[in-house]
Amino acid sequence: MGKLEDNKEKKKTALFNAALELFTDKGFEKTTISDIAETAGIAKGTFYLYFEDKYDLRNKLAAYKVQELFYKAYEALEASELSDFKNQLIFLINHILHELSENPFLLTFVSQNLTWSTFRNFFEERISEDGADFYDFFQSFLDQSRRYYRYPEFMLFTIVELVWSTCYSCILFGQPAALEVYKPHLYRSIEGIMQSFRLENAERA
Amino acid sequence: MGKLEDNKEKKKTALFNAALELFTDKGFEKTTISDIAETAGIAKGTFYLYFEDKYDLRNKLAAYKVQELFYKAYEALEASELSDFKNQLIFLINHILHELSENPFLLTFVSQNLTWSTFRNFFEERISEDGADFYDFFQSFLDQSRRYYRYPEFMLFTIVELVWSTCYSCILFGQPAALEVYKPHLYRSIEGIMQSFRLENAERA
Amino acid sequence: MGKLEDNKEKKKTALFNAALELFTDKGFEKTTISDIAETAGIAKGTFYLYFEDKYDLRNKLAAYKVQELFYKAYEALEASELSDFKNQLIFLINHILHELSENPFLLTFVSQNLTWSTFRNFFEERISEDGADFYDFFQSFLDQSRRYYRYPEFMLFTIVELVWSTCYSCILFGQPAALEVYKPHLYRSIEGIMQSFRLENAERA
Amino acid sequence: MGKLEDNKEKKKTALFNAALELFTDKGFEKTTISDIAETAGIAKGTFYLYFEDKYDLRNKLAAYKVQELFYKAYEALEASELSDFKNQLIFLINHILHELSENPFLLTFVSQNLTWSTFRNFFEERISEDGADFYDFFQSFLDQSRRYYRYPEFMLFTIVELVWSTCYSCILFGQPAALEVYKPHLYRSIEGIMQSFRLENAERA
DNA sequence: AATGAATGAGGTTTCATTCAT
DNA sequence: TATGAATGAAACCTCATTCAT
Repeated sequence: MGKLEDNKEKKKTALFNAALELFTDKGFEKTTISDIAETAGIAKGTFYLYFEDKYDLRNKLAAYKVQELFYKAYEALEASELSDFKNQLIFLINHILHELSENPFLLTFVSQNLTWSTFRNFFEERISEDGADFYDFFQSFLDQSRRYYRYPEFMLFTIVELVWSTCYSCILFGQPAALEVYKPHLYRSIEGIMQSFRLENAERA
Repeated sequence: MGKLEDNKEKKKTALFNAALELFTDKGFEKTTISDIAETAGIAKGTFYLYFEDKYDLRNKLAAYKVQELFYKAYEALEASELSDFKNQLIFLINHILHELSENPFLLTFVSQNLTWSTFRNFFEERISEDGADFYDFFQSFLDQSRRYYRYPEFMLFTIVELVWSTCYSCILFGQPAALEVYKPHLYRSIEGIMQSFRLENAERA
Repeated sequence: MGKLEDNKEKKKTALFNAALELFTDKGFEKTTISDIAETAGIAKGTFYLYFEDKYDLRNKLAAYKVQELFYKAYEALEASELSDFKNQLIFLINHILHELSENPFLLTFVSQNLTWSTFRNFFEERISEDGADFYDFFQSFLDQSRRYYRYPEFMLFTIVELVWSTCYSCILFGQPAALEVYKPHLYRSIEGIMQSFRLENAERA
Repeated sequence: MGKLEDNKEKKKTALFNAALELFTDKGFEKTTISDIAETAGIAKGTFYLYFEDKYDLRNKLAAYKVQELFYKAYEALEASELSDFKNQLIFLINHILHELSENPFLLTFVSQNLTWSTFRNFFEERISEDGADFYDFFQSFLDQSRRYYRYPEFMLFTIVELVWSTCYSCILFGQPAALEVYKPHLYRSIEGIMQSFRLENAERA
């Protein structure tokens, strides 16, 4: 563990932070590499020692941030010892909403860079070693749900899209209300959605 | 309105169309005024006779397109003679989804330029003379719903966000499935959401 | 013939002249587009209205200049009414050497951008309409020589390379002597080369 | 000479080789110091321990390579025990052409960096200790020729320029033919040139 | 002696905007 | 009105060189 390695990692983090702030503040396109370098406190040329260009930085940043967001929620869930499927799902959503409302930067940035397919990748591929447990959890999470719900992937898709787009509006613009005000309605809606996917008793195995 | 006026209107429309195509194709920032002018078949300088700059064009285009989208759906609804609230809502959604799946350009463009508040403006303000009936319809639509549902605005917000974000993924990326495949699940989900907002019999006036 | 067209042609010529001067002065690589634009008295961005980049300019300039050089020599030959093959060749060489010694810029520049194959193209393809007569002349020139010389193309190649490389040294560096001093030796050498390619009387058709 | 010295010399040679390859491949200006260092397998900063900059390296490399080329030819000539002037000259040319056709890198590089005056320096100054014999040989070579030829320096200049420029075209581009095909014509041309410089019997001392 | 991260001057290229025609 | 050549600010990116380790 040389001083140098440490220093390099620090610079990369500084660049990530500077970029996240600027991207969410001024938007990706309006942010220049000069801006990022200046904000990170390094020379322009140094930027290119760490990233190929602005797009490279964005991609790495998005991947990193989304993974972090979900991984933290997963860790908290593990600690919570909740077992019921619905409660687990609500717990995860709640945790993520909390994170996002505390860090709207992240929300703006991620929502500009997240599609359902990249999202799904976080659960369906073992991206990094750290994510291994996460992947396993997600699989068993889906398997478990299959006992009670039809088309659990569609259900999840529906819920994720709903949560994401409504919280975006509530957190960033307070529209049509602040998140805390809207939340009860959101959770009731989620339950309504789950209800609509629920297997009839007769259909169960 | 002489030939001249006509000609002017034609050019404006050409610019709108060119811009819509290019914005959705290459993105707003990557589209240059040269691109737009060339695609519209006019000279670069002429652009400035019609719009102040790219941003001006975008704003006017967004307003125009969204209004058009909803107004068409409203007109179709009028012609349909449906009366039940739920059926009317489903009809509107279905109509709009159809339009969007036929014109993904519009979907991409609008979703980059639509927030709940601009959306709501279309219904709560009398923007243009043409929209007058539309506004009246929307008010009575909401009033009518108040008899059966709690917080009808939250309900509408929830449904609109859900429809918009899921159709975006299905139409543009076919993820997690094509729109036609996902639609039944979407409609069931909407019914689930409406159910969750439904007034108990005892609560009714 | 609009003023505009005229003006455009003037600018292109100004750019050609500026580039020729700078390329031969500082070398191609060390010449920047800023240099060229400044010397030509136009704005940097204007450069890109006329050429794609520095390389595009160089190629067009080289083609243009070489063609001009040979075409002028050919025109002078036509006016001279010389008929003997050897005298015609010497006349052409003399004319070109004269041009080059008056314009060493051109010599430096062209010698960095001329290969035998590009050179030969000037004679073997009808590049432009102007060059048509030139092409015809060259063919009959070669045909005529076939009566007296073996492998006339090799002979020409040998002579051209010799003339070019020696005049380069003499004109630009005065090494090993000024062109005027070396010329007699050059011409004697050319005669020696032609002698070595000459068909024996017995070999003639 | 300790191990250290050896090591230093090795690195210098590695840099020379890397530079030669890259200069001839991508051209001098387009080759960066990073390229050279990387190809040579050393760190960028280390470059500056051996050369002042790219230009310094090029000059030293050119001097070194040309000297080597001629010195090898000279050594072979010594071993050959040829005595006639013309045969010696042809032998030298043949030897050098052979080297160059086996190593076109060298040809490209040298021809971009060789003028008649630097060339002549190799013969008219005692550059290094190794070259002493070479210098003596060249002087006696010229002296010897004076008995049969007028202006032997011009003759040599003429021949050298011819050989160099034609072999450049033949070896690198196979234009107008491969070297082996063109060679007989080249040698006949050289004899023609020598003939044109030959003293008449009456002129001899 | 060797390294390679850091620098920043300086190059290339793009494009919104102006303005003479 | 309509044009499109001209502009130049401002973006991107490279690379010779330095210097702390």
